[in-house]
Amino acid sequence: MFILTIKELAKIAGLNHSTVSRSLNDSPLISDETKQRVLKLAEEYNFELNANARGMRTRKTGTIGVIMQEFDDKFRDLQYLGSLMNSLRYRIEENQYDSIINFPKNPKTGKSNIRKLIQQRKVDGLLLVIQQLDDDDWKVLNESEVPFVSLHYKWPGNYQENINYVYPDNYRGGYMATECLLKAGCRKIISLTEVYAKDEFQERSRGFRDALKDWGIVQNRENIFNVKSSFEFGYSFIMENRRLLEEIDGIFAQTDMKAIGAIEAMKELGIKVPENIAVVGYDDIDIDYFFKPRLTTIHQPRERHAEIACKKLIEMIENNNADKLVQMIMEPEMLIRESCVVKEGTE
Amino acid sequence: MFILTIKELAKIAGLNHSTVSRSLNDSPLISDETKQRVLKLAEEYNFELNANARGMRTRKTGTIGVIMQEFDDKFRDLQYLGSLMNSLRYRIEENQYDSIINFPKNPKTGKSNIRKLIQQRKVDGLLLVIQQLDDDDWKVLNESEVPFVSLHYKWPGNYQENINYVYPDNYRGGYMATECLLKAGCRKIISLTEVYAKDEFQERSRGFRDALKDWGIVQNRENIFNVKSSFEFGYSFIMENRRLLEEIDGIFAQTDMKAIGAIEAMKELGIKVPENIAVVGYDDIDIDYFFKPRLTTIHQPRERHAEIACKKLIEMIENNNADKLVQMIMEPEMLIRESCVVKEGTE
DNA sequence: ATAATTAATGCACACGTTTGCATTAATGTT
DNA sequence: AACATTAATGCAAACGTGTGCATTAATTAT
Repeated sequence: MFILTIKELAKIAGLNHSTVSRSLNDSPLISDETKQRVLKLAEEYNFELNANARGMRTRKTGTIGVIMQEFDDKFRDLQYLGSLMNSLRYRIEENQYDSIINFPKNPKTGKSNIRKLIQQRKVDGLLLVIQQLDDDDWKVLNESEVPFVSLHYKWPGNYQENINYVYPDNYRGGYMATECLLKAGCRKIISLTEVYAKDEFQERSRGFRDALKDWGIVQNRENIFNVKSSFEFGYSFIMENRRLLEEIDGIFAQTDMKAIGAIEAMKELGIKVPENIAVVGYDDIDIDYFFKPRLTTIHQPRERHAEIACKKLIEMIENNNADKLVQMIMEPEMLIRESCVVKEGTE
Repeated sequence: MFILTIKELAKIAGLNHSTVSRSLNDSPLISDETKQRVLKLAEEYNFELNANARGMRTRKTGTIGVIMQEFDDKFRDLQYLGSLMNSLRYRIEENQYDSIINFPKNPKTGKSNIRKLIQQRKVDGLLLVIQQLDDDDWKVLNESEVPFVSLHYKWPGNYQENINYVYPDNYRGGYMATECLLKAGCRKIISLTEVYAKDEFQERSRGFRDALKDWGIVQNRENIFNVKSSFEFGYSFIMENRRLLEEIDGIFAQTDMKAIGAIEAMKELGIKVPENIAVVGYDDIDIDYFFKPRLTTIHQPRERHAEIACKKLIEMIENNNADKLVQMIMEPEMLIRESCVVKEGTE
């Protein structure tokens, strides 16, 4: 297939290529008549501008970079990040951009993709769906002109002052989940966190602790346990801590996968959920219709999350409201189903 | 951040920019000494070439386009397409390319992204993870020089002659699944397909029919039912066809989601799986550890699928083995778990 | 010692756009 | 009718690379 250039299209139209360029970009300098003629011709020949040439001249690429980690925990990441990515792609394309989706670091060389995309001028802006940001990347982001929005966390340090972010409130979610257990009548509650991993779990734990404190619950022994986020670890935690089960009446699992792992183990041990021990998960993975008891959990509003972040980024790229910071922490939603049921009159 | 150009780097090095360019591209014209000096300087300044300028001159963008449909069925698509996408991204970055991941058509304008990416020269090659290809796209692909590999299907018509494809063998999977039921002793088997949707289900049905034929099983009544692919439809099919259940002893559900929906319904009706009715799914979604009975199903080799397709595409882009077609239909794997157990001595 | 060959580097153009400026055509003003 | 103004278009330069060709420096051959 022969791909037309703007000069060739101009020759066909009997015009100078600059007139064609201006027509395609809807310049007020061009008369409506020729503009229409050019547009019709472009349509007829399926003409598309060369993105590289365009990008070199205008410094705009028409593509947005999405930095997103690998899906490592098969199930949870696929569910959460996968559907978030889906929404992001939709919003990006809807606004006539393409999406370059990269890992934070090249898996082979370990080099930063953020730096690379910015310096090679391959993107107009960045959506960052990452847990951590090292100093070098932070420096690059800060010193470059490329706009970005963080979707996953307010990074540690003094970073967050001037950056745009939209992310779900894990503290609030942790608080709500714990309060749900409390309202269900539980008083001896533990939580399963993941200490050395992601900040979001620390926030969930903080919400857990504050809810207990606000309700005046004092527990002498340790009530937060370090359990990795997967079905298997949730399952084996229960199996390996049977004695503990006699002392508790509620579990905030911090992850749906851990929650259902724990529930399966308790089923095998003859412990009834929620009668003996109530369980609250987190994430709202898509198993509601077939996992029994149906999981009481926290839902994170992914579509809106994606929508707000994209909208802001594109505003920045196109220089509207460039001054106004978006710093939004999204309220999660408590979904009460079967594994923890709030008693009447506890509100 | 000030982004260096090659000319500025050349000035720092006290060289002409063409010498720097040749050094970075490891040209034999340049002495090892200056080459080393330039590389060191580039490293020191974190220098990266402008991708647009480079692309304009060389016609190479360093990005691969992945055309992938939206994740519409939440669970199954997220599982299957999500993990496939993950593997593709990994392979692409491993080879120092970036990935533009687009829908087949722009969700707003309906325009073809295949045509757009090719004509705007935004990609060096395309990986097509799509069910259908309309004539316009086919024409564009065929007439353009941009290499591509199909990962999802051998498209209908006379297309497939000269194109590269790697995809899982749905016919064989359907055959294997059916044979598994037969070996388990089932003789009155039905299958749940999705008629008006994707070709892959037609292939699974074809495998189903052929297996029955090869085993000499004759069934007078209709044995293939049109059931959409989701838990809910699997569930309601069983609930609405209770009379049918007395006449059958095996179900090839063609989708794990349909399979578990059907099994849940049968559980409620007091029908034992696999004792009364054995069930075989398809896809191997990641629920093995918590759905009971553990699902006997067909696994599709996603990592290898991604690896082979990427490898071939990059070979084509970089002009190695450009002549050799890759036309591979990947053998699926039968996973025998609990919902259908093969009896001894049936091999 | 000079010419011929080879190795290394510099010069200048091209890739396909956009855009400031110059030019031409059309219209309005005196 | 001559001039000033406005509208529409054309011309040419620039964006940052890569590369053919010319040039210079270094080496070898005579």
